Amino acid sequence: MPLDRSLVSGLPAFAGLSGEDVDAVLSTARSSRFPKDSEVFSQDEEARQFFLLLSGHVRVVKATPEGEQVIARYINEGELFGIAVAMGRTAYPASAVAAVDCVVLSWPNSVWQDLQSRFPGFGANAYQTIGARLQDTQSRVVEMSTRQVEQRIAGAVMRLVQQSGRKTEEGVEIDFPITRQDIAEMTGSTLHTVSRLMSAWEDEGIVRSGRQKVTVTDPHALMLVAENRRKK
Amino acid sequence: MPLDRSLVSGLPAFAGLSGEDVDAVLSTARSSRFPKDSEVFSQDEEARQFFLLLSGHVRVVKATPEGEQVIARYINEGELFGIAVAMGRTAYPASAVAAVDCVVLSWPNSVWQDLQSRFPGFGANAYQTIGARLQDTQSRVVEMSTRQVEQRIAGAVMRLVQQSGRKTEEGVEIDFPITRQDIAEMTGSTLHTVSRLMSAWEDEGIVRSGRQKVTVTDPHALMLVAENRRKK
DNA sequence: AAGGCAGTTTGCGCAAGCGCAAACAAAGGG
DNA sequence: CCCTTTGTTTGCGCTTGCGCAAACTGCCTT
Repeated sequence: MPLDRSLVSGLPAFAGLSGEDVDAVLSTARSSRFPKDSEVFSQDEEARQFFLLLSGHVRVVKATPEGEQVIARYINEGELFGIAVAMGRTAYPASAVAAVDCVVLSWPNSVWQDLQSRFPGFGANAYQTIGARLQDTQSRVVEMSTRQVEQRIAGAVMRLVQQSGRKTEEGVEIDFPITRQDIAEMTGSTLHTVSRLMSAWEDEGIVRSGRQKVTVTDPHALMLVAENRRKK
Repeated sequence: MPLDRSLVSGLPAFAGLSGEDVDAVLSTARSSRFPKDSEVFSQDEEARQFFLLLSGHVRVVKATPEGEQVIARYINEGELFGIAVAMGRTAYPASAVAAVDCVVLSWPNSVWQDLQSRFPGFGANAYQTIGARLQDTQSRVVEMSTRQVEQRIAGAVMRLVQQSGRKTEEGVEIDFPITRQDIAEMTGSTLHTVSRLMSAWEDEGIVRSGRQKVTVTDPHALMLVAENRRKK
């Protein structure tokens, strides 16, 4: 049964394609569900497919030989991921894990060349995604080189809230489960330090947080923390 | 006067192109010299061209609003750089400075689309370059998150030596001038810490170093330091 | 040859943030 | 409903590596 084009209409990855083109691209895709905590693909495994997240949130994780983990990024709805093929890579450089139940479109790598040449807009969009990620990652290096832990953690929480925030009565909440450990692995810190800082912020009325849950009640104040301009 | 194809023969960016194709690509390029410490392009400036380094070494630097600097990477001979256009960016995200006297080919961005579609191999190679840089940068994030300063600095020096090493009687020397400050800006550290560690390594007979010069005399030992497996 | 500049070395003190350990709390399964 | 599991909080001590300051050393300019 063919996938309906309404699934992806309005997604940047399909911007500029006609309805027929969208159908053509979708005709080579298949859709699948990934329950929370299941792996979409695994680090170092041979890349056979590329993906588009239809709904949910995916965590991209790099593991070191020593067994430590670093969270490379979270994928949001509508984003391409696992596009190793577009970069000429034969293996996935990281693992992708569903942070919540997810619905994912996938294409076999074999169709990439064809899609890319028949629908230049689709290819260009993928390259733009990669370019944006390179920039993000470079900025993260700059941040890790120049800012201290509290500013980095505040910055990471701010970004999560901006990209995946959900309004509640109390403020803006990160709309997937996230642990102190996760935040530590995003910022090059430890769960202890994250916990301490978040407790401090809670005392100051900047955030409210619970088990696997973070709500920012005063985004402006958190921004000041991230920029190291908090009024002492 | 047209550029000779021998300038670029054997470069990965031109792999798989026929002699005539190479000439066609070169016909839209121009070559220029950049003396040491001159800027090829500047952060946030509108991207009008993309570049290929024919000879020399280029330092790519990101500056923070606070005026701190981070060295994003060094470009080696034969590499493309400043290819913002391939990522759909309109401004350069960093500055590029000649680390020594350099010779550079440049193309106006306007020819990118055309080159890319007429010579898919050229485009694919650019995308592969970007992919490789994304991976490098991700690895750097992992390194900064999980290793301590001594290991990071050892790793950075090892990489410099592997990519831009020149054999001498004493060992392998980084073949462009580099300061302690530069190494600090590559590793998220300070020139003081770099200096201290390099002095210690010199006492152990692992490196020899002087003003803007680093020679690794015992690469194996330095590798052990980078991996935190030095025999105490 | 003298002087100045840019890069380097080193000492000393301190603070950020980590590691370890222990207690606590919330969810979920049998 | 109890018990286990998983996540969180917090105290305490300590190490890493930074900040500041001062001295030193080539090298380049005049």
